[in-house]
Amino acid sequence: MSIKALKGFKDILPDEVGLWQMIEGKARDIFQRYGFEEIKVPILEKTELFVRTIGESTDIVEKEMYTFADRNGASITMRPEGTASVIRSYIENGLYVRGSVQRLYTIGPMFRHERPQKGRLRQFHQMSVEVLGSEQAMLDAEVMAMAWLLLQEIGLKASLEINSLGCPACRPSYKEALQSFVKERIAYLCEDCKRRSDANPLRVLDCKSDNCQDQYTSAPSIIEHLCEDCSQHFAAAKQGLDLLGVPYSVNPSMVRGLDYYTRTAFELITTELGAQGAIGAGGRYDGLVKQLGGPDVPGIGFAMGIERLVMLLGQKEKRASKTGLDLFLVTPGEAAYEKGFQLLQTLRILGVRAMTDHEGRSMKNQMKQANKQQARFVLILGDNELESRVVVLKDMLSGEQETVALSMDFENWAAAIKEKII
RNA sequence: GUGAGCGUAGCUCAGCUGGUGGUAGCACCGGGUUGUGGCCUCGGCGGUCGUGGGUUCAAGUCCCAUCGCUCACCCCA
Repeated sequence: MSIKALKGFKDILPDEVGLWQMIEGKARDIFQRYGFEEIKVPILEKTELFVRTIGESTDIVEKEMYTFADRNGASITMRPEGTASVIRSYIENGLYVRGSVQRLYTIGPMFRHERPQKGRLRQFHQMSVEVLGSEQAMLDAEVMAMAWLLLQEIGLKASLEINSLGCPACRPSYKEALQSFVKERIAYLCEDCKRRSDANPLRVLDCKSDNCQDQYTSAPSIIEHLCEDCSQHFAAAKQGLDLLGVPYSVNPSMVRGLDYYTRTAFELITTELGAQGAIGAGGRYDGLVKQLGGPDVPGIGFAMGIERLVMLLGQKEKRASKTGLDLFLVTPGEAAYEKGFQLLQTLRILGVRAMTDHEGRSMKNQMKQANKQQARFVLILGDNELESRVVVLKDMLSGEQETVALSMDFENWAAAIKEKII
């Protein structure tokens, strides 16, 4: 074996690209229905951007970022997620104007240096959606409903789990309450939870150990510790989902891996992907823009993992239906080949998807290629046809073929052929 | 970072307790059809058995190392 792709980096081969295009096309369609505009942001950013937004003590920043010095010695990082860059751009380009609400989405690759496994790669792709400038709970519901609709229209089933993570006013007191609860029974907990109880106490709640979960059944719930404002906000968000008929369940132990989340947090979960069940996740991040030096503007967003969507869909339909050619030109004979080469260009200029064989293969072989390319029609132009100024047009579905006069006025002739086949 | 499983043809895989690498399937090329695809049929191409050591008369098979892949933990999309 010669050079292979990096660990955790995958080629997306032509057979699979159809699914990708379907998913991205559907996403763009739906995002636009909700008034979102696309923004394209760089893949490399200053390392500091991610450290300040995602949080210094998160796993992503501590051990998963592709960070290196560029030729001038500046520390730069390949983005591990999309929100930070979008917000940076929002601030840098002054996309905020008084009273405006920006709806933005971006689609592209993200990079995290983790051990790859099913549904987890080092380069993966996300659709990242952000709304900046509103803290209305109805917006939370609208954003979740949009994510929900996207999955529906793609043809996937997932459950929506929501929670509220509180705000700087109420989260600290909950954290304390939880921490003291955990400390009381620390002797009964797994090693991971012992560690987490200091580093990130909220995380103990989604521990996978049954034993730990038994201990946590009576743990304090964040929802009961929300301040008045957060509590009302959460209630309103749920009401919004009810109004839109989007099913959900409240999961009080759901936590997010990034530090910047506040209030509404949500995940779209499937059980069909092995250990990596989250196909989309997001939430509100009200303090983030200000923290990055922008105005005090609230925000909410989510990201969906395209590879995970592709995997789920791929299980259903092995390969997306390939877009075949309109026409394949078969040219037995050299003189015919040259003339055909010209005709082909004329047809393509008129918008016909057409191909031919340049290898001088047998007619039978060329027919096989036409079939493999799923060409709807085959145009046969051999030396015989050339001599009698005709071409043979064969319908590959019915197998029927007709002889058509070949005019030397290529443009009119090609237009006539196009009429017949499209 | 931790643990487990697996590396045989381009792909998917047989290969038993060590005894000559499979008429295997798919794909590819050609014939059956002197210029007509799909289906069928016949033939062909294709392999340092991941790599390096070791045990043995003999290693794809057993042992060790190494590299790679996969899955799981952690964490996450």
